[in-house]
Amino acid sequence: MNVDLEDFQSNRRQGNPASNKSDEIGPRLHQLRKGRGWTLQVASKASGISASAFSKIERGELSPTISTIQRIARGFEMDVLSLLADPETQPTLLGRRSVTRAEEGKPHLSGNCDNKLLCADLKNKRITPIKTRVVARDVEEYDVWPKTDAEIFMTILSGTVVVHSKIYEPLELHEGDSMYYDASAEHVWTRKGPEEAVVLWVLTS
Amino acid sequence: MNVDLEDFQSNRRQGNPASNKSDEIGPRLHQLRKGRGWTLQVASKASGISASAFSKIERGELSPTISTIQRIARGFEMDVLSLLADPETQPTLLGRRSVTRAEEGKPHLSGNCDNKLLCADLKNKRITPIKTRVVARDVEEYDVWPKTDAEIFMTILSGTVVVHSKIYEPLELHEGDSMYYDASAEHVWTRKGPEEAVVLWVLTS
DNA sequence: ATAAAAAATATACTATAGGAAAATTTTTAT
DNA sequence: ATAAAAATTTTCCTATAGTATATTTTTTAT
Repeated sequence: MNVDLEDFQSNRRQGNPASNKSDEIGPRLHQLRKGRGWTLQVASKASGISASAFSKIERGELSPTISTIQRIARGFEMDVLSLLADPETQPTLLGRRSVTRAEEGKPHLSGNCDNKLLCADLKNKRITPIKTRVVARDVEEYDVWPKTDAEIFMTILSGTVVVHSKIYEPLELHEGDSMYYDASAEHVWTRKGPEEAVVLWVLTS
Repeated sequence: MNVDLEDFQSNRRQGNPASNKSDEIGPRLHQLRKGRGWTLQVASKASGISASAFSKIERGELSPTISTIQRIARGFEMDVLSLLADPETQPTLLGRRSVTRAEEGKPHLSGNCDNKLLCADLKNKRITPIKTRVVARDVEEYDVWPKTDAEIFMTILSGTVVVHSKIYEPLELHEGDSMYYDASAEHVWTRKGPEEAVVLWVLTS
């Protein structure tokens, strides 16, 4: 396949790791340990990581390996994911809301589609809403056929879209049509006809 | 300090520990990279991690540090948590799908709205899609203000809708506008203007 | 089939994670 | 206040994560 290396230039950020607050494991560990009233010795004994290493990790002087994190998680009797997920940065949605106006939306180029994430400012949503202008006219234009464990609901806002799947025959959808499917089988969309094809779809996250 | 080494015997292993399946980052990375049709060179360029290190990580010959994982996550344009979360562990309803054509939909009268459940033939969906023609012009027309613990995403297909909530000022939405909110606070919709107000919305179930 | 190209892995090295113990800081008791 | 004890950080060291390059393996073309 042809993947242009230059496409990823923008991602090659070397310098400052842990730019995202939720990525900072140090304060998170400190908070967890203190929350249980543990000293470094206790945390060390529980996890099998030396107190000095633990201290360095908490203060961000050391970036632990994943196996170290796994041992620490065991020490806290947690799984790695909940250890890394900082509840502070996982705001509950309680009573919160977000509006995206007609021509707004956070651009999100992917595959052969022009996507706009709707209400992207709200984090930790159970549903991800996206508006997509389908560009591809032929399945050949896709290098990879996406596949996730999400469920997808889509509705055609304009134009004609053909849904291709590894396990179904191609299916044509016209303006106003809706479709619900689970995306565990590879699938792609193409457009058909003269009109611009716009899909509004949501997926479970 | 006194740490009994015996306590850690079970942890002290280099070869291939990873007791928990979801802890095995190697196969997960391999799957992600291959899923995008990326070579090690491309993944290296995207993440800033050398191809050789990437290869070793995939094969479990090396336990990456959290900062390395963060860089890899950036390369894949994912957050660390979804990178580590193994989708294999989650159940799927393999390959099911349902289509509702433009003028179809299971009627479902409720409150002061004319609802059509979309793709109603598919049971146990994680998302419930509904198309609603809003009838009420005034909040007085509602006896009860619904309230659930679901999250709602709505988009206006036509007309003007006003969203009323117990905790917000009324908000006007026009054709093409979208809104995401959690429905734990009481809320109702009314319509405004001459045009028919149609809302396409989905809620988590 | 073989040659050339591309991709993956092995090697040799440097940078850094992690451990044991010493030094420092903080807490507790008097 | 000072001394003792406890907790944390520093130091110095070894083990290993990560890099650059060489080698091997796999794919593509002829």
